[in-house]
Amino acid sequence: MRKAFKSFKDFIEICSRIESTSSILKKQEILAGFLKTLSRDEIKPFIMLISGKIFEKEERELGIGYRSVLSVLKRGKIRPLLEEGPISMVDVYKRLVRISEIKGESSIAKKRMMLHGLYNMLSSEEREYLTRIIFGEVRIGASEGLILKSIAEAIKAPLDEVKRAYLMIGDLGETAEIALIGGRNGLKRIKMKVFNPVKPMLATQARDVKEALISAGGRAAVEFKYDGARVQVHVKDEVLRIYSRSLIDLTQSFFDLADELKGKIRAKEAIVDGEVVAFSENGKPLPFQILVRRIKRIRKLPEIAERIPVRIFLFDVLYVDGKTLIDRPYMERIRVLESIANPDILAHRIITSDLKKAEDFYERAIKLGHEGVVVKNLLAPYILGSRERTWLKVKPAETLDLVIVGAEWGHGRRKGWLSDYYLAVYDDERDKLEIVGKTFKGLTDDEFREITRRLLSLKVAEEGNT
DNA sequence: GATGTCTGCCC
DNA sequence: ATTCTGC
DNA sequence: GCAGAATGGGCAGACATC
Repeated sequence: MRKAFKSFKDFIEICSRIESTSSILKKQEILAGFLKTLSRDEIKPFIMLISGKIFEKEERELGIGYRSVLSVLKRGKIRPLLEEGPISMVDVYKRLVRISEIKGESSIAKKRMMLHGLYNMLSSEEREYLTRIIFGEVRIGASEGLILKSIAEAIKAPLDEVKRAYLMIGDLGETAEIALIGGRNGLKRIKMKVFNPVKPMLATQARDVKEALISAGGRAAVEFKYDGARVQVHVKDEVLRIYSRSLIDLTQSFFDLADELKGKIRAKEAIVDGEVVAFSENGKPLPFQILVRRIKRIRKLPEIAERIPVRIFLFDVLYVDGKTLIDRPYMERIRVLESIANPDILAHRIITSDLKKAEDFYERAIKLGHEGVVVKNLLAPYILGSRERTWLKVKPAETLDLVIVGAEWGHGRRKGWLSDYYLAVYDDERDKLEIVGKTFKGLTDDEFREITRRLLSLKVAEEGNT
């Protein structure tokens, strides 16, 4: 027998109640209460809609963005509420899934048509929320953290249990389903699994090596920080997959690396963490912009792969042959990593309490063309998906004397300022300036204001946006 | 086939 | 990625 | 200090349009 699903209007009502209370505890109570009333088929759609994600782990994209919504809204003829009866929350979710599935010729027109149809069934308030869901901007104060708390409250489980489960499966909807249907026992059964990527641990910034070494406990590991893409490698028997920081499968983009790695990780099953870096023929690391040409590339991938060879540098291990290692101290994980991985795929690292040695190591990293170093506490566990102070990255504030030779007007928040500067180095031998790149980073808003003022006073020409 | 628009994801 | 803001 | 929200450039693919 089919259960009576909650209507989309009920959903909107919950959203607006949550939005209009400022108390976090109250929000949590409302959410937890609503979660308990849902039937099992409604849990996932509800979570996805309220978190504004629609899809999390699935390899799916909506293909509807700002432009499409605008065009549909402009079409007008949207009348509040036709006589079709209330649409259910699950139905709205299913329609969004269907829109995402449309592909091929005139798919954009079809997507927009379906979206138009959906808008036509909604009241103006409902339309407003749907638009926000599509943009992933629900912003009612029901973000990831609050949803996790609400799930915990709904099943009377400690927050840590829910969080742990969420981090292992990486999907809020699934976590809610397991928690609400299977309870605490269900959550406890969740384990880290190969080919189920998890959110990587992140580092916080430190001013210099000295500060980092002190805050990491005096004696610490110092690793090269590479200018590349963070990846997680999963292996089981002869199958190997490479995932991005946001859990996207990048195995195809790095097919050559994937092949090479199969022979270099000696474990039946493993999940390891590292950085993929592009290298030039002469063994020098190439900047991230070069590497990114391979990411999600399909056209002429084999040629590009040959022209842009990549290497990987592993610096952690989360799981090996049935054992989850994330709660183990850093040193222990490193020992395991060294026992299963070939030395040539390991990140460069020293362990020291000597500031001079750490600083020399940092200088060496820079000299070799890397970004800097990451200083790591030897006892730190691997906290999934979290930016921790047990890992401290140190990057140079300035390494080159550059001249700004051009600038573009900024967009959005930087409108009215010159951002995105063309930088040049002075070439002594040829007595001229050579453009070496562009940047937009590293400045505060005040500095942008100041630079804009100074650049305008030095301006020699303006052309279009540049 | 070339070019432009839109979207999503790497930093 | 960086930066700002409210807690 | 933290989490969340808002912001940046640049890349590639899918599709639309000419």
